[in-house]
Amino acid sequence: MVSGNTVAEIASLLGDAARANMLSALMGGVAMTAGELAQVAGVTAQTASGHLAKMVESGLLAREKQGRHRYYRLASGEVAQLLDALMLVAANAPARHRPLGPRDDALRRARSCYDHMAGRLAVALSDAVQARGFLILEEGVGLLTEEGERFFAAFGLTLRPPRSGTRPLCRACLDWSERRMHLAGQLGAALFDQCLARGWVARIPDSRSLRISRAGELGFARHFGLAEDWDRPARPGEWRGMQPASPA
Amino acid sequence: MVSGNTVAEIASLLGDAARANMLSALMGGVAMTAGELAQVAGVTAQTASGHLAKMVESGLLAREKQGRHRYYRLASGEVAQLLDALMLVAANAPARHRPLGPRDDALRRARSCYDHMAGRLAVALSDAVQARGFLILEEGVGLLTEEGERFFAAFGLTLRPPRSGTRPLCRACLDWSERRMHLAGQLGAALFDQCLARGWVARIPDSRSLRISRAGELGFARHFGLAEDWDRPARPGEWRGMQPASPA
DNA sequence: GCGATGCTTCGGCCGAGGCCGAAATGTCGA
DNA sequence: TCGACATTTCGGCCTCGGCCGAAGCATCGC
Repeated sequence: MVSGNTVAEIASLLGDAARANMLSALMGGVAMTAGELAQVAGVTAQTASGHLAKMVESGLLAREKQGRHRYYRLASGEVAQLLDALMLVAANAPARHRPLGPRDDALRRARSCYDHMAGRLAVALSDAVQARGFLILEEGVGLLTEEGERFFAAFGLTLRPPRSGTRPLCRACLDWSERRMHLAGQLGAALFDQCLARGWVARIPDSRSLRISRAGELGFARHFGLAEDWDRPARPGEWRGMQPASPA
Repeated sequence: MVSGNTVAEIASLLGDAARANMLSALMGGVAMTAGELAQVAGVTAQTASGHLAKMVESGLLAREKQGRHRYYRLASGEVAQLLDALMLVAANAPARHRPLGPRDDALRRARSCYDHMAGRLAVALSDAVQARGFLILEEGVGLLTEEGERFFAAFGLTLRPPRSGTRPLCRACLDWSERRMHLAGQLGAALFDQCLARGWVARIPDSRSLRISRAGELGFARHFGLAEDWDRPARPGEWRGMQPASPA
């Protein structure tokens, strides 16, 4: 099995706590220096350097030199999707020991996921635009309606025009913390950009968490009609969404 | 980073050659006994047993007892998608040493991918139904047109009815060997089932490869209008499809 | 029951690989 | 050119985990 060994090689790179922490941090979507990554991984600079070299060589990371710093970022969207799939499986793994600190709750509330948003905020936004008939999410896949196209255009998003005679499609991504679908693909990325540009959300340095500004709270409520209690964590057993959690 | 460690735990399970080979084999979509898996992994029964126990405990595999055999299968579609994402990244990793035997070429021609088909055949079928306007693939996502719905219904596929007022959506999956999109999701699964039922393709025991019967060759040509040369491996640089290989 | 077969548990061996200290290389600012 | 800082290379230590032989359970056919 030719691919078996290559698969194992790549996977074993993800299978080390230090490297996994680096990659998780880079899922935030911003490039980081070797030193910063050493810190998030909790190892010395020289150890981190070795890890980073391996990941670059295997095509997981891209390196960019800038002065005496080296910036690292995920090499491609495919790597980001791999990490996403991995986090989803990991999050659903048998409970074991879950520290689940306050830091973790911030991540569950709103975080960046490579080029789009994830967490309760992202799920609430997806629900809201679905409820208003702007978007249909189904089977990990989204379809923008005609009204939805107008709505997002009015919001300032520019989307690549779809194949003639159809509505634009977008990817939907199963949120590992919420087990619910949220917007991804080009629509998700454009939405994230616009929210950043408006100052509704901001990246928190050295973290994947997002801070939601006062303007953001108002804006999400006014423009998207987010319910008052969108930020309340779902109670166990409560079913706020429409999609089943998982395909067969 | 709470999820970092869990992520590393899961990934390190995939990061061993023996386990990766077992999981690759199970991507074929059929359950296998512990003994068979030991064989594909190239280890003794007792070693395999240990590996399998770990993977069941972590939620990667499901075990089913049947007489004195234990059958193992992937625990969920999410695990299958994780493996798929991993194979895609692995396949695009820097060349290194590629044995690339005849066995590998059979895989590239037609194989099962958990619940649907992959390889050149699957890509050619996707291309064909797209060319005839039955389906639109875009950004990892597919949309069935009205004619497409009729076409697949006439072919014998029963699809879950879509949300009212829309066409059915389906997932598209980036083929690791062809770097092109192929049909996945419920449509891909239903299509695979139907092809198996008609005897157009058959699973090759202990392999993910699929055998295409004479009836299949005729059927694919007649019903789907597959070109004569669909099975010719793409020449380097040649671009037969319409989708770019990868999003940003 | 009894042996054959499939699978698992136990114990010990051993190699791969992560870790750090020390030192080398590169780059910036003065 | 020099010192400070970011990063990498080298070398040696040490733990973790995969591997197998032997033995222990379970199940089937007789």
